[in-house]
Amino acid sequence: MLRADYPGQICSIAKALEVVGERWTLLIVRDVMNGNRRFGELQRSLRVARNVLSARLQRLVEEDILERRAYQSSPERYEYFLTEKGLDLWPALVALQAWGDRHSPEPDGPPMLIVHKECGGEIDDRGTCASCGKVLHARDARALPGPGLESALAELEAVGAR
Amino acid sequence: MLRADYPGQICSIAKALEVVGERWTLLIVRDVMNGNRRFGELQRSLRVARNVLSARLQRLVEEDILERRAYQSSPERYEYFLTEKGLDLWPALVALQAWGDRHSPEPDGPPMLIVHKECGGEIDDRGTCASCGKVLHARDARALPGPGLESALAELEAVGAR
DNA sequence: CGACTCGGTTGCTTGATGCAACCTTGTGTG
DNA sequence: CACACAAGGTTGCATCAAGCAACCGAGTCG
Repeated sequence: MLRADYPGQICSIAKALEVVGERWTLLIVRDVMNGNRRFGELQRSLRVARNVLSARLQRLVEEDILERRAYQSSPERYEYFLTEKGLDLWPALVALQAWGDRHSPEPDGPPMLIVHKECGGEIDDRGTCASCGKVLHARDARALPGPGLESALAELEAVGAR
Repeated sequence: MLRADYPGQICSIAKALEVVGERWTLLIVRDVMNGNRRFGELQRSLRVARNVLSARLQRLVEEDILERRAYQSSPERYEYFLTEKGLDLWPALVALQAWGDRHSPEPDGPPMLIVHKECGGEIDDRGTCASCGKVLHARDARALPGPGLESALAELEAVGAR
């Protein structure tokens, strides 16, 4: 994205995208949700350019979506945690993932599953548990490797993308 | 966005964002959902550069999210309609809008409301109707100007963005 | 005949992204 | 002690996409 803003747009979707619509941003949020909290972890997981990751993390902290906490000093090292505002992005991520799964499916099924921590049920595109019917939030759910992960990884190998 | 792809990512969110994560793309989809179907309408509504709009529309048609139909010939003029795949983006848009409304609110309330066509009830961040409780889909809902629109427009005037 | 509409395309400039190299503080190893 | 390595970045440079204005072709209106 060039500039991240959409001048003249009076729309909460546009306002949301000004913040989380930049390239990589939502993937960073998802990664932090899945437990990758450190710069290096995120960089290896996403293969994003380090300067871009750095810029995005700074922006996300400014916007109060992430919180930067030192987990040791000398040398100072940091971890990034989601704030409530960040956790509230969960329904949007769930909806996007469901859309991707439905309309560009992997041959062997979804590569990632989101399940209800309590009962293990899968989650639908609205973030409700398919087995117990509860409307869930970010803290109620957990991501797991899905049935399509293996074959997707194998295909990546074959293409040489490692 | 530079390239829209996220190489090495095995994740349905990444796959979804490869298509709809480019700048302007989701706003175009939202605009078409709200009834702006023609090139000129979209351009005026979004104030997006014409070449970019052209490129996005082409991509969205290729990806089977929009369908391009002639509404007259000589000269041929076209309209864009959402396919089922495009309509399925509705929950993601709803979630993003809800997030924007909650975390960057306009002083007088949301500028746009999404309501259930049947009963007029407002819609929550999961796309369920707050008044009748039904889980809705794109065709069940309609966007309306909300209470915060006036003041947001006034502020835009003041800034001179027209 | 000229002005205008619609739906684009073309060319140019600006600026974000990707990549590699480097930096700083500190720890582990020979 | 020297050297390598880790974490968490920053800097410089090349490239590619976005923003903008101008133009175009087919047709319509006055």
